[in-house]
Amino acid sequence: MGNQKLKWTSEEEEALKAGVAKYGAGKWKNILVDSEFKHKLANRSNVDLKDKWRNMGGQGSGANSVNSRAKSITNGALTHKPQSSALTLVPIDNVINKPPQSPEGVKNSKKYKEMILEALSSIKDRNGPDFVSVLRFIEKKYEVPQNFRRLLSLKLRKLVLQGTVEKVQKRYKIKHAPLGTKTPLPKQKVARSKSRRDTRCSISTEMEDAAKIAAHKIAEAENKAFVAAEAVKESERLSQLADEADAVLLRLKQIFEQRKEKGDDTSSKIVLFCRRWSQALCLSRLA
DNA sequence: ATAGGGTTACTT
DNA sequence: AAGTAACCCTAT
Repeated sequence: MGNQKLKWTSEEEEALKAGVAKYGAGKWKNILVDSEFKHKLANRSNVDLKDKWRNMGGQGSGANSVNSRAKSITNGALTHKPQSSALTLVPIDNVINKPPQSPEGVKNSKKYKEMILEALSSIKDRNGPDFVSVLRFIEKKYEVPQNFRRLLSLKLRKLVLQGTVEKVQKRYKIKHAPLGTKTPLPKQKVARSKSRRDTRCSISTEMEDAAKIAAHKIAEAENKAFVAAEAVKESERLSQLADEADAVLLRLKQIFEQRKEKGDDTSSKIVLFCRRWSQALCLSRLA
């Protein structure tokens, strides 16, 4: 009720294009106020215009260049632009090296999911994978559409929500926990219960989630001179920074202390375990 | 006001 | 289930 999506009519689209042609992309308010368009776009806000333009892929301006990057080789690759080819991306290297009608090109094209997994598994950054790295990786290897950044971010988000991949941080914007107020706790997502195999490790299965979610935090900790003897202390500090893994870190802390009481000096082993385990999980998911 | 990340609702 | 288009949220 009340929240129906109202689709853009071709008239509105035309008006938007014309508006951008006259004022330039980004001058949404100007377009909206112009008496030439205000009638046709009466139902739309400046934000709507911006969103619509984004969805249209910034077209309308003369040549609808697909990609800005080096693309001197313009063979018959761009002949097909059905509209639903957005699914797969063709490896750019192959296209360049093996010119024309190479069936290999199509053969080597990959789905978004595969590419993302490929990128994530080949990026070995101590700080954990970040969005830009993934973007760059794929851009370098495949032919990507102009609005690929957004497409990737949407896809990546979906995969994260599905639990297919770990959360990928964005290097330029790591939001820390609010330090006090707020408590954005309700981030629970422990609905992972699909795993049952793997009993080889003597560690309890409940540790699976902990290891997986906290793996990156652990790696971070190690970077900051994380020493086994000070594991608990450090984890306490980190728990303030962690925006999602608070509960998990708490659990790890418990495990640490538990082990310590037993005179078991396995703190560092647990750290290692966490890292290996997360790697193993990643690999197993590729199947 | 704009840009861009994120979410929802609809389509295929 | 994956993809797309419309809509929301918010830092700058």
